[in-house]
Amino acid sequence: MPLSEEQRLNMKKRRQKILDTAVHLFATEGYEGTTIKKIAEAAEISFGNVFTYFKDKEQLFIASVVEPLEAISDQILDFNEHAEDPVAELLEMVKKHIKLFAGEQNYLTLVVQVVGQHQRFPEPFDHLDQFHDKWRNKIGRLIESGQEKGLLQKQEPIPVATLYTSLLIGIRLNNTDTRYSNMWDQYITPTFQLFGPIH
Amino acid sequence: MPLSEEQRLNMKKRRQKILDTAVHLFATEGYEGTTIKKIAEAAEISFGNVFTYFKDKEQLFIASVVEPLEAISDQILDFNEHAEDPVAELLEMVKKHIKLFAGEQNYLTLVVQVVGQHQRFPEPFDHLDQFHDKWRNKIGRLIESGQEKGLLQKQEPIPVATLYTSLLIGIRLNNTDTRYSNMWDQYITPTFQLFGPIH
Amino acid sequence: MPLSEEQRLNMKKRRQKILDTAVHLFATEGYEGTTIKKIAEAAEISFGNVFTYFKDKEQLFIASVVEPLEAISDQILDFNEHAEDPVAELLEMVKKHIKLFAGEQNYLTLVVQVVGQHQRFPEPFDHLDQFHDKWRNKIGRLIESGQEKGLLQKQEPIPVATLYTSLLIGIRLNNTDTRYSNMWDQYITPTFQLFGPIH
Amino acid sequence: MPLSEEQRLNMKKRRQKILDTAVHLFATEGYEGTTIKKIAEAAEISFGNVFTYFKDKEQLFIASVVEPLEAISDQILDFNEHAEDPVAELLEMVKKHIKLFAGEQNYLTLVVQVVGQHQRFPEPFDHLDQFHDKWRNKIGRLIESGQEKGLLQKQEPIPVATLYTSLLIGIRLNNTDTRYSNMWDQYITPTFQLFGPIH
DNA sequence: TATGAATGAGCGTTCATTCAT
DNA sequence: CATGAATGAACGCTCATTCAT
Repeated sequence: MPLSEEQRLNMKKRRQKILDTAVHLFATEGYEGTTIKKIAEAAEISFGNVFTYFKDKEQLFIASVVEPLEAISDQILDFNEHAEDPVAELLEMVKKHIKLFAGEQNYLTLVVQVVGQHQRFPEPFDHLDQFHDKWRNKIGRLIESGQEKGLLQKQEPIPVATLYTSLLIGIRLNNTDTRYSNMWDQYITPTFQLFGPIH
Repeated sequence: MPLSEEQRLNMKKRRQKILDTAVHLFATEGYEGTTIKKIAEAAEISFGNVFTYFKDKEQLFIASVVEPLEAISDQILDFNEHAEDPVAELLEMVKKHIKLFAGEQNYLTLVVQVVGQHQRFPEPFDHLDQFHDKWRNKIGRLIESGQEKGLLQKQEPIPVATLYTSLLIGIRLNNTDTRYSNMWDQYITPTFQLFGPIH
Repeated sequence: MPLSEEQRLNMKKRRQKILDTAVHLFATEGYEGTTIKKIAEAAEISFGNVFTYFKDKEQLFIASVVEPLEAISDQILDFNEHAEDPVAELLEMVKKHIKLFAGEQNYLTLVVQVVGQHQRFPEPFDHLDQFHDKWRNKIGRLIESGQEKGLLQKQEPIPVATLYTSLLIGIRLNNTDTRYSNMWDQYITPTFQLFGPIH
Repeated sequence: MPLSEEQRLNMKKRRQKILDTAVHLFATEGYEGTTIKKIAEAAEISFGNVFTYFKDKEQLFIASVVEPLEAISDQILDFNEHAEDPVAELLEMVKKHIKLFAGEQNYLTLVVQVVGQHQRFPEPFDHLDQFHDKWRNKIGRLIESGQEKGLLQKQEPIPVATLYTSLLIGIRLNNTDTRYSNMWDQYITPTFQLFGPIH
């Protein structure tokens, strides 16, 4: 007896609700601090039903790291490495990224945990690491293009790109509360300096 | 009959060994992932003996965060905010900090966890946060001095200082393995750009 | 999907079995001498399942004292304080109580422990104490009625009632084995003397 | 090297202090609730030193029950079973016993625990039981003598004696607080009725 | 598919006991 | 004899996972 369309949709929604709840709890309470019972209660489903959608706790954790990554990666990679004016493109990119990172506290806190304890979480880390490489390389190529056009100082592009991604995750980590939330705009210009723009 | 001098020394060594082991395990395996049993085995002492030196797991965790901080904070604050040449001082500071952060993977990974999950670990976070404020303000004053002497572009000093500390912790977080460890030197110049030096 | 009627019944039985087992073990082995493991084994259920029915060991202990009290208190209070012939009523009451106390070794041993260590067990003791007051006062009123009709010697009713309840719990405590179990009948007359009947 | 007289005396005092402390703690906190550490602290000696005087916790517990018994038993048995006037002797005995039991809350609370959980504490219970038999029999003979002289109603002496000792321990158990402490005097006459005096 | 009771391994912690000093 | 650090068994309790309904 195949499931009706409505059931299918319901299940999809339910799965997503579990996942959203799990991201939030894993981020704020950590892996062991988050119990299936807590997730079930917060997602307003029954305890045992969590296992209908995710094989076990580990798979749920992996999904919590990997699935939002797929959703956000397009936005992160949304800049043109072949732009006519690479410096203007870089500045726009910085603005976008800072805005994006400012708004994603929850998920990024989870990312920080996985990266910080990558030996414990090798599988989700691997996904993050691969994305990071891709991202860094794309930024590197944009930097290279700017240097070739004489608009940026000569520096090794990959380390600079690494510094940039490190800076972004670092700001997210450091701005633990809302005291400096209005500071995010002030971060743009100095961050941009990292790339060594020639005036 | 008080303890002999030798016993006293032995206990001090033992306590330190537990602490070092705990820092390492908490950093790589997280708070719940680290069990007292694992710590005892790695420190080569009996299970129950851990509790001779630390009241409970939480106190051991707090000590793991706070005690190394006291040891390292002097080195981190070792720069002169009233230097004649603030720009040269900043550059030297960047070099020192990068070297320091490159060498302290273990402890800093633990710091990342506490900061990333500060709601879970309010007490050790508070210590870190207070040190961070002190550090950031000292850097801010050095930046201000450079700006007053016309050697640095005009930017709000505190956000720049925040960016700088964020960058440092971010590099430490991102360089999870040794693949880029030879890159650390390449980080110096672009990081220094953050402060907006005028050539 | 709620539980079926059969399941519900099974759970009720299981809870009662745990409680009965707990009363027995707490009575014979004391609070700390009784472990959850022992209870689970004696009740033929798994260790963790005890916690499905009782939040923790303390709650199980409280339930072990309080729930049987509710069952037995009606029987204990089953005498008529307004009887036409208060002396005959007293004699009947004594017979009933002695019979009741003779048959309830297990639970009363537990009661003795709670009363004997009331500082350690304030919550269950409070329940017992309240019942004791009620019981003692009711006996006191029956004694008073007998005295007013000139059938009992003049004595303060409440101390006499206290002596009577003390005697009952004391017999239960002293008759630790079955050596004197056929003595219970012989206790009736002398116990009745306590009330000072006038012949 | 034999110990000096002073040392010997000191050790005797120390042993007694441990014992007194243990009686108090075992009585109020129970067997498992009492730790060697607590005893050592309360007795103001070092932890390990407790084991110099008592082989292990169990032996200390046994000594806590048995040694005070030896001290108190003479007082309890201090009545004349061959008295000229057995009824007057009984009345005096009742007065003494009630006074004695009123003043010995601590030790008697411990006795109640051992009797109530005699399966757990067979060795100290055996001592108490033997004393109890001796006591009860002596009272029985005094009762018998009173009956032979026609001063007491005919009743089986041993059950009456058992009732009497039960009553004493029962009062001690029931008077958990000081609310009725001034009642002790009021207990004498009705308790005495137990023996069936003929007026 | 949805539910939640049942299971037991594993945790942090306590504490009687041993033993080197 | 006095001390208290070292040991590890045993405790209460949690929770991921299973499974009957």
